[in-house]
Amino acid sequence: MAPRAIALVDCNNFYVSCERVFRPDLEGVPVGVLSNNDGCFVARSSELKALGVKMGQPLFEVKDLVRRHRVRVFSSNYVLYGDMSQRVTECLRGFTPALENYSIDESFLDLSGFHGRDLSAYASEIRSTVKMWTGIPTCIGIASSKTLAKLANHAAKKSLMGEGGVCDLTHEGDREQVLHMVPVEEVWGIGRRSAEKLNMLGVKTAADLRSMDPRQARKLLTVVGERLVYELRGVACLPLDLAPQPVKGTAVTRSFGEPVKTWEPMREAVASYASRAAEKLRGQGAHGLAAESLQVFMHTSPFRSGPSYANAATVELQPPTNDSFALIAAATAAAKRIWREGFQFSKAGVVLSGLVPVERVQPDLLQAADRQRGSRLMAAMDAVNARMGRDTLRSAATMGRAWRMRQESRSPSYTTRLTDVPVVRA
DNA sequence: TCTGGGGTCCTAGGACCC
DNA sequence: TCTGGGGTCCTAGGACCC
Repeated sequence: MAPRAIALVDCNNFYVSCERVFRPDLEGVPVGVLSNNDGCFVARSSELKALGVKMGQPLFEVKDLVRRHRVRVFSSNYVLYGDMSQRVTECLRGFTPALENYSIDESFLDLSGFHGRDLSAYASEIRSTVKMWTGIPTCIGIASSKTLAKLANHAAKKSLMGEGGVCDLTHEGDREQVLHMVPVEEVWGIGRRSAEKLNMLGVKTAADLRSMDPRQARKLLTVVGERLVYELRGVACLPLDLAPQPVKGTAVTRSFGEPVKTWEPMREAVASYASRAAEKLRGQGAHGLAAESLQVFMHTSPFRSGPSYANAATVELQPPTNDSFALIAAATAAAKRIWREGFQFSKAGVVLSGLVPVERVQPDLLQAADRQRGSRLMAAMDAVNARMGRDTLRSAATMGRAWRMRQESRSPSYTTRLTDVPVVRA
């Protein structure tokens, strides 16, 4: 059997690149995209990285630097990024149908059938096509396992093996070289805690981890660590997920734009999150999913002094449902149970679990007519909102404003809102 | 005093990812 | 003044059953 060849295509500084597609004047200057609430940096252009701004760094810590270097700062525009992501994925599907869409900016491609051809040249062709069709720059790493493909991608990004944005580690010599160059904490699946443990044992590089006794890796890092050792040896343990699996749970959680001190804005926020969570459920799978269980949590800021409080309450939903009004009612009741006066709440959330396809939900004869009416109403609401924009139609319970998040510099919805589409004059 | 053993299911919490 | 959000997988430990 021919060895496997897996390519990882990763978009460079994805959110920044999305903003640049519609703003060519942003090329060559420092650009950053902020998390929800304009809290911290979640994407940085290479120029911003060079200025020393770290991933996840709070904006307020680098205010001066941002002003001095005229850093272009954007609030996150997930509707735009989601749409651009789909375009990139569609473009990649033109090269192989065997594709796993791993995250908003990454896909694994099975190129096993292309062995014999020059994989690097093929990858370069993929890169230039994606750039031409979508405007998004990418890097591509190729190897015989997912973990090695990740490593190859890292090498491509850092130009560890020549320039050109492509790194092919299917040949042993190149692979050895890169394994010795990459510190163990850069390996996919090794986080801070695991890196600390490994370093104590003198395991410093990806090559060290590769050479570890798999049983020892398992003792130290559970089966995850053992698998990693094999993956680094080129033995693929992580299959490509060609068909997206249904999600097992879904959540809508937000920090507030300003602290919430009274029940009314908390009630509105929780109702609004429940409503959004219900929409997400209805959009999943062929006919939507229903939740068996709903949890609400709220807490004060972990970063501020003053009285602190954190709590959560869970409600079983019988029968399972994705009806906005049912979820709003359940979430509001749960929130009421854990609500306490006298605190400054910084965040709350609604978490849904036990997700089942709606068609598998046992119909309850007594309520069947009611529920059918409900699902027709939900479908009508979703249709209007899809056409006219999110929240055109929503429950009155979600109307408040005080708790909403800060978004001071969001770019237009260039690709999804007709009034925001760029106009070309020729 | 002594008071089994083994299976399953569920949940909470840790670690990691993007 | 100002510190993201939404997922996954794994394990340990408790409840429960025979």
